[in-house]
Amino acid sequence: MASKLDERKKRILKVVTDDYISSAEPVGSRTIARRYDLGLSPATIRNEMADLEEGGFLEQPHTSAGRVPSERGYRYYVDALMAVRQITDPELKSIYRELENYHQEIESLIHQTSKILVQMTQYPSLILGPQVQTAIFRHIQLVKLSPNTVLVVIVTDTGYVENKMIELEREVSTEELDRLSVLLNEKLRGLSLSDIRSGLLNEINSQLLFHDRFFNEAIQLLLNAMASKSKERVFVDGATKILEQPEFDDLKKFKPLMNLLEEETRLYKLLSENLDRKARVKIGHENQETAMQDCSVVTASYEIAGRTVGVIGVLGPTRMEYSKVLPIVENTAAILSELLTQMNKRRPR
Amino acid sequence: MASKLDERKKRILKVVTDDYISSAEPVGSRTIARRYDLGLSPATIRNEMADLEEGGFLEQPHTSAGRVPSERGYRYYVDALMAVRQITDPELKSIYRELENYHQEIESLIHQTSKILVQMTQYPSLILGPQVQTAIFRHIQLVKLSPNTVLVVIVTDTGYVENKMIELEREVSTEELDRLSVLLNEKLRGLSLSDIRSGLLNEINSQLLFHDRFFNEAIQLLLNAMASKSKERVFVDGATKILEQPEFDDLKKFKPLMNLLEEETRLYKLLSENLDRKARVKIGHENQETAMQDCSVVTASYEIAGRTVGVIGVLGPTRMEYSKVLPIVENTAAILSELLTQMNKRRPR
DNA sequence: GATTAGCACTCGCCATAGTAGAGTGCTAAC
DNA sequence: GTTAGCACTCTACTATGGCGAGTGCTAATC
Repeated sequence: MASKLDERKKRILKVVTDDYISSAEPVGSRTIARRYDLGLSPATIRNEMADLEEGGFLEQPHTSAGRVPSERGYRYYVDALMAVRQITDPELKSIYRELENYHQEIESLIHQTSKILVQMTQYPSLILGPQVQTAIFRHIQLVKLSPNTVLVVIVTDTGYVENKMIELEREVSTEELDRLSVLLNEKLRGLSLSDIRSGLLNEINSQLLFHDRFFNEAIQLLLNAMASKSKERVFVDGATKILEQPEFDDLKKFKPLMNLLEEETRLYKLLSENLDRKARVKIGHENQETAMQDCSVVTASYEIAGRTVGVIGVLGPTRMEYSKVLPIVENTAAILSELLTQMNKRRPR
Repeated sequence: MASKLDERKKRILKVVTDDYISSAEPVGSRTIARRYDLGLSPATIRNEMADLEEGGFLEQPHTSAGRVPSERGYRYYVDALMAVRQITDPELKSIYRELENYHQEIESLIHQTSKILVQMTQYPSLILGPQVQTAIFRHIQLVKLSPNTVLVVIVTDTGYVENKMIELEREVSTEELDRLSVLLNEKLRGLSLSDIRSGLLNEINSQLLFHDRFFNEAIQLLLNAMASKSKERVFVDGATKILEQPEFDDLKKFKPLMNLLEEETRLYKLLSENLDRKARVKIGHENQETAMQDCSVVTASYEIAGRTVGVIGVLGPTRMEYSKVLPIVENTAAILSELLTQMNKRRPR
């Protein structure tokens, strides 16, 4: 069967999906005829549904149950059928207001964003924090804490402050540190951390090698410090909301998902796939992650001054309320981008 | 019935508890007679168990099931009966080795500690991070990022580095900042952050008031910054392990607990109660938290140079393997204390 | 007097069977 | 092309009855 659907089939697919999304029960021909005013009898609807099943848009859990959208059905629904419930202006303002209060601190801003997503969608939220590697270097400061301990503070344009303690073999003077600070600030200004990592620091390093063994050592440590991903964090909130979904009332279903939500590296992989896209819905097996094959994720990336730096998203069953969630995620990402960009502007280097 | 138990009753209570802890099944008189060599017939054991039930040490889930320890029974078991499985030297070394690699960074040290607890006990771990308020001020650095943005870096003896961005109304020169840095470092040296908060900064503030409006503003902001609890975090790991416990295979039981594990403020309360004690087992209703009344927590506090700064712990059903968990938690806390103290020593101010 | 064997009784667990309800596919009529 | 009617299918729910584990009590035994 062709995947071209006539108007009536589209309407039926839409109605079936809508109904299943709100009821979580397989929906039968009678229900549709009664509940929606299509001007069709159950029998006609039955025939259409049989066609839709053959086309792979609907499925039957078992012989004598109603129909349920297949992944293909959801995909079609999301791409072509659903009526996106646009977000209202007051809602938009309310998100803005709730986030605004936290805009001093990037980490609490992210935290608050995840709370808002959970509260508005009633699904767990996933957030990929601003990527350190693509962040742009703004400032470095070397602080002498004890004769041979140096605190390195690196500030990026994403507002993250990275701290590393470095222990040196010999004592170092404040003057030496200041000299090095000035030098590094000059050299590194405006570069992304991955640039720095991938070579530039090495270059500086070799320029200085003859100069002083201490510098050499310090820069080496600095390189290591920057290689660490400690700040590229994944934030999960509202994990328990998934328990409200009837598809996860069985522990067998729930457990692998819960395990996934505890493993940052897997979540990281999952989310970073979506870094390049504006907004995206991944349905069931469209997710690589096996634990998520009964789930969908709605994601949107957020930016700082036009540069994509992270992803926010929401996790739900494939039966997720796409039409409600999508605009929430998109708009929240937009507001987050705006606030982050403001933060960035307010502190030009 | 008196709570004084004769030797035989003690032995039976111990055996019943041991058996229930490992099997999660109510244990009957026959099982005990068969499985443990007490030289007693089932009938005798039955009589003794009836007495123990009357004394409140055992309970019957229903008329014709075996016995299960009551909370009072567990309490007695933990205090007087159980054979604590002492931790072996290789295990100790292995914990040490696994933590040692992370001892540069306090936050990753804590993270790794929580992972070790989960892995060794197979229960979720809870950690209350080093308390910022009791931490001792070591160093402050004011860094000029832009004409009117200042980055404040505060380093404490617990190794935490607290960063705050402060925006000022007027421009400020590097020299001014340096002067203020020096001044603050002198004044604040050796004080705890709560000391500083509770008055000393105000004092300094008023001393300087006439001096410069900028200082006034900066210090006010600093005070606010330090009031924030952002770093007093609670770390939870291995939450899903609780699902392995048969008592939580029902979602009704599991949900409130899972909710608790997502709420940092409630966990904070729960753990901070145990800050003053060396090691502690809280059984069932001994926990204030209602969601935990079928659970026990084993906690131990950890220290830096003799000063208690945080709590680590493990969460399980009341049927928890106390004899295994207790030494693990205690020893891990001890090793953590040692490493933190070392960190502290290596960086004297 | 403490211990134990014997026995009737209780109760949760589980498998089985039977039923109600929802929904289908097919056929024939409209 | 649409619809009414009907036989059929399958799940979910409920009731039933037996099984097994364990108890408490009584009477016999050490």
